[in-house]
Amino acid sequence: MADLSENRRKVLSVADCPSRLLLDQIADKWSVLVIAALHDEPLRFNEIRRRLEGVTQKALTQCLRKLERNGIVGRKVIPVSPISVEYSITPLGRTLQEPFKVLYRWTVDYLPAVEQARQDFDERNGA
Amino acid sequence: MADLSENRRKVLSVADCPSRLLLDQIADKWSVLVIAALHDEPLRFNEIRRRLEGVTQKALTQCLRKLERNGIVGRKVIPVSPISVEYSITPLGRTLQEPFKVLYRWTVDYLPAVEQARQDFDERNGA
DNA sequence: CAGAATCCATATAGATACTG
DNA sequence: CAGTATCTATATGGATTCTG
Repeated sequence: MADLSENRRKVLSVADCPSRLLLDQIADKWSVLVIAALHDEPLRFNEIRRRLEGVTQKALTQCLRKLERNGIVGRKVIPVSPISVEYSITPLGRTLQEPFKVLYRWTVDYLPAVEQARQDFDERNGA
Repeated sequence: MADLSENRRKVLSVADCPSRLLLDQIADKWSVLVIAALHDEPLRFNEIRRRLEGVTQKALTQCLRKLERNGIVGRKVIPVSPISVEYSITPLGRTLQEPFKVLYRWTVDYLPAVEQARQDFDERNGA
């Protein structure tokens, strides 16, 4: 507290925020679901697609590319005809289990509190 | 494994994904930083703004509203002139510390692996 | 099958100006 | 000071078409 007196305000920049690394990769609409889908077994492109309700081919492709680039999922092309591509979780990807579990746990534990807060807020304001 | 044989494929929908609750609220560009900034002490609007490098007034307002609505931060108007508004972390907001810590920990632990994966990927592909 | 490419609607970000 | 309102540039999302 003594350290930060005066105008020694520390500046927080998005670029330096370490949590960005993780959030940027998993916080999009589909990544968590893709990772969950691959948890038990490798799957082919269209199989993943069928399991994720509502994902478009474009969105899924982009998502898988990003996860692949970051070493979270692996991609194996099997050159048969018609072509087959198998996606799987990498060991690095599996290390996400811990953060995911904690995330999940928080959600379950505090969903009621958050919903209550939203309701209160909307009543205080809206209408 | 026996259970999911046949075409008993389970469908994962974004709407049902519980992690959405948390990710939707904290995964945006500024929420984590705002929460970090308020960790030690309540702050006024423009003070938060000064500490977050690059945030626009509009983005910060939206971010704070969302956090307030979800019960993560509190907002207290002090009717002096010129007006003063103080933002603070709520008890509910403090419960985010645990997920954040785990997130942070993962990032620190696996940043090198992710960066290596990216580099490998870019070499295999790009150019 | 697994995608790349394209086009279009819409959502979001940012800058600017204004107000109690 | 702490916003709201508005406008615009840009990014993103989704549907459609095409291909090795």
